[in-house]
Order: sequence, then C-alpha cells, then structure tokens
Amino acid sequence: MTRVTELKKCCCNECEIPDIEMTDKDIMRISEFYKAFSDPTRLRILYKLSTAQPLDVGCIAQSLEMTDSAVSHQLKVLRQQRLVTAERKGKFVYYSLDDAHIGSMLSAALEHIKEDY
Amino acid sequence: MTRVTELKKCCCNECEIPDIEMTDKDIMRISEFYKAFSDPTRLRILYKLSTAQPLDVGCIAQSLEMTDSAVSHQLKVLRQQRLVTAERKGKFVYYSLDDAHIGSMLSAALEHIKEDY
DNA sequence: TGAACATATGAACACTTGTTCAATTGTTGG
DNA sequence: CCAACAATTGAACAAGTGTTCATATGTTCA
Repeated sequence: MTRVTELKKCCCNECEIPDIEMTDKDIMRISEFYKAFSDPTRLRILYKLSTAQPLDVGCIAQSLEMTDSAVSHQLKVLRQQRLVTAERKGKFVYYSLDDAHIGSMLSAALEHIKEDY
Repeated sequence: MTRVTELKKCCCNECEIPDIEMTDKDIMRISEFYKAFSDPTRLRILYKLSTAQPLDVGCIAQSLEMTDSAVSHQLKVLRQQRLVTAERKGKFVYYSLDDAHIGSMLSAALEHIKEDY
C-alpha cells in the first residue's frame, strides 16, 4: 500500500505523522467522488431526486429546462460514482438516489455555506 | 428566495415536492465548495494538514514534491472556500485546517469509496 | 415488422482548470 | 537601506469538462 508520504516525522521535524492509511489511489478516487458533486447541473439533479424519486430522464430534463442528452450525460457520471441508481421499466429509465447518505451530503454542504457572514 | 423549481407537484404529477429551500445561489456555492475537494493536489494538501498542522507552504510543497507556486495557488482556493486558515509568523505563513469537520469529510469520502467490490 | 418514443452515446466545440515560469510583495537581519 | 528568503500573483499553455447536435440503441404497440 503506497503511502502518500513516507516520512515518520513531518519535515518540520517536530510533528509525528499518524499512521493513517490513504493511498494515491484513494486520493484519486476521492477526488472523482467529490468531482461528481462539483457541477451545478449534477447538484440540481441530485437535489431534484432528493425531493422526488424515482424520476425518469425526461422528467428531470423538463424540470431543469435542459436537453435529455445533457441530463443523460450527467446521469452517467452520477451512476459511475454510484450516487444514483437506474432501473428501466419499459421505455423509461427511472433514477433514484443511491442511498439516503447522498441527500445528507447536500444538507451538510448547505449548512457549511450557510455559516457565512 | 428563488426556488430551484416552482412546481407544487413533480412533473410526474404524483410526487409532492417538499418545501426544502435550496436556491440557485446555494447550488452554485455548494458546487464550488465540493470543487475544492475534487482535485488530487488539494486533497493531498488537506490530508497532509490532517496529519500535522500548522505547516508552512514550503514544507507542504516539499513533502508533496511540488513547487511552492503550485501549492500556493491551491492553498488560495482552499482559503477561499474556508477549508484552511493561514497565519503569518515572520517570513513563514502557516496553514491549518479550518476546523475538524474538514478532516471528517476526508474520512467520510474514504469510507464511501472503500465500500467497493 | 415498423413507426414512435425514451434514453444513451460519440464527436466537436467553447469554456474552465492546474501547472509552470517570471515577476512581485512581504519579512528578517546585517 | 539592501540582500536573502518565503510566499503570492499573473500570464500562458496544455489538459480536462459540459453542452450541443447527430446518431444509435432499446422498448412498446399497432
């Protein structure tokens, strides 16, 4: 397991470095996870789903006033990060939040930004 | 306060839309908040600070094997999102995590990606 | 089967982002 | 004040991202 740093002591030569495991691969995957939350369109989709689910692509696109294609592209990103699940029923594909945890991430971020002056 | 959607019912005409307040401005600010977490370099800086703080710019740059300039640019982003705090002492500027909450976001994301098959 | 509809995909484009390099600001100690 | 060091900033460039448009895949029902 590749450590982000291999120092036993920090370069200031004072601080001990705790034995927390976070590999380069972890870093990459975490950044991709958060990247999914870093686009307004994707956040609007997630927020929409947090208020009503499951919803099909056309419904989401309509309420966000975007093309089906644009929404479908972003849903793919959200799917790959396992933030939403898709289930086809006939012609329609219904999307839901992957779990309640995702909704709570939205509220957590909302709290953080509301702390402002 | 501008609602993301003004529908009382979802476009599927079944689901009630809860009265959660999340404005377009909120969406923009949340996306910027998460964007700060979406870059490997910034995550490495945050992780580094979670293991030892405060640290000056040169120390961070050295341990991440990057230029001072690159690190300083990213620290600016983290500062703007209030994820780190800076305090100058003489020639050095020492950075710390803004609060413990940030460290817990790292662990939370780590847990999420570890859930994998 | 074939027309109509829902969704997904690929290429292309404008736009954004992260790094590098050079120059600047800020601080200390001679 | 000035030389040396720490940090910041701005411009420039390559790389990455989100949308659009055209096309393809899936599904239903006549």
